[in-house]
Amino acid sequence: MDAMISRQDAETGGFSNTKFDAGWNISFEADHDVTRVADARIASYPARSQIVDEGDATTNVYEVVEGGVLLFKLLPDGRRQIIEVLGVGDVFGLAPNGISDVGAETLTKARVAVYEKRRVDADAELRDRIFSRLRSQLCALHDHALLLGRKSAQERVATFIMRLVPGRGGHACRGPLGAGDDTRVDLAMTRQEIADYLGLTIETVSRAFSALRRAGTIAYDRQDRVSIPSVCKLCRLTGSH
Amino acid sequence: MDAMISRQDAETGGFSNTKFDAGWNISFEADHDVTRVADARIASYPARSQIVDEGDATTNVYEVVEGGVLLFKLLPDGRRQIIEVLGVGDVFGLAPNGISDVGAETLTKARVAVYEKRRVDADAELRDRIFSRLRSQLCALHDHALLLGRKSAQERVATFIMRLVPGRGGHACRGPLGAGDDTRVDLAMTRQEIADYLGLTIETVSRAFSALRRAGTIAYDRQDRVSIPSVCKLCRLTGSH
DNA sequence: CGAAGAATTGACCGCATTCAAATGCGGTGG
DNA sequence: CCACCGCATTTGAATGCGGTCAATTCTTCG
Repeated sequence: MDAMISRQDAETGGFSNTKFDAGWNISFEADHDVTRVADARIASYPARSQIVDEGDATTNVYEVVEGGVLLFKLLPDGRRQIIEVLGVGDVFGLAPNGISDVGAETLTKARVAVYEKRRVDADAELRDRIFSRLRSQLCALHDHALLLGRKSAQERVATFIMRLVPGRGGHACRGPLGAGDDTRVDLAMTRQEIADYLGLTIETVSRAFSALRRAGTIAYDRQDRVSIPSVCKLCRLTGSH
Repeated sequence: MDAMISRQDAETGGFSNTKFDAGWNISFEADHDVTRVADARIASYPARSQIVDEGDATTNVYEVVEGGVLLFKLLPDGRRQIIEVLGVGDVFGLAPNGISDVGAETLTKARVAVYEKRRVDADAELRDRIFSRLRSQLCALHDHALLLGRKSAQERVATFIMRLVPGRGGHACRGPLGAGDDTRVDLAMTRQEIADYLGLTIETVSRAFSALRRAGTIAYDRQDRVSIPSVCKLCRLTGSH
């Protein structure tokens, strides 16, 4: 019931999409491995549509089944910070007081499993899965706090791109691969979304991409399809290694 | 067995210490409400001592019983980001792969309950409490990402101080109190620690404090004992309201 | 009282933002 | 097929906030 790889491939062109760092990763492709609660309600959304608003009352727990979801917060004057980029398996809607502390909108066309609070309380296996995933997301948040607090614009953008490369850069990184170490990734986000995620302006993000391209560290025709001739060369610009 | 209020008072001088925003708060004072697992190992530490290093193998879960704990990450060149400031009841050590993704050191003299992984798995009540607290900490992390990504130095420092004022500024804020709206808080952290927490330099933090004092928004003799003549005036500088 | 560390203040610099203009790209209709 | 429009992105120039470097003051403690 979860598999829609072919449809997803049509959207991403088959590009891989995986986050890294302390071992975390997103995938916008539906996965087959996880057994989901059979009779959970599955909600479908088009790309860039609102799931919940910041401040909404919600005791539900949401699990991304297919596609990508952005969690964000707003300041009264309109400044926006994208808190987390969620992929398949990630969960949200766990604010402790029944009021969502973040807004959630889809990044791509997406499907989301909706669990009522009392169901989560009752189902030990579900709760364990949510708990486990939450721990991973916590690590991602930790990494991102380091990025937001201490990294330069160049480092932020390099880190962002590296997070999309599966299996590289984190603790389990395979290390330099020499020749043939060539990867292509699908950004899936606009420059504005990347800026809001990295705590920068759209112009700064654009300049960083241009600088990386000028230096030959990355290449792209379409601005959301990046190829990386040497992953390690990019990785050295993240500030983490 | 947990109560050591008098000792703690000796350290904080009876100043209150509570975080806010989306309803979260720290307290460095031991609490009486929570029933802890009776035979858990309790580790005691002096102030500013290492509990775990980033990268340490640990499957334990830690719960702060008394005092404050800082979680932080380092970059290879020495830049440090304090990820979270933990108070009584907060938990850490939940990295998903058995390798701690953050370092932890005590802020004050502290006591920490250490639960082995298999004990957490076995004890439903304990697990629920950890889970619940984790959700609160997640919200705090979300708020902090907004601060790090989008707030000015002034706003960061104002927000930081506001987080130490119990029951004010968050969703449940009582609103303006008019005259007599006077509060004193204990910072408990050095300027360097505050800087590492807020993603600033020590000089910028110092300047922000001085500016707030010059404007009459805060007052202090000792640099870690701040009094706030009008909480609402300070709150308006956080950017959140 | 003197020493060591923390905090403050000042002067200057650089990176990221702001403001503005140009370019590129996708879609629509002639 | 191509002209045109709307929107995202890129690029440029100038500004300013926060960082860096350095000197001074404050605090704590022996």
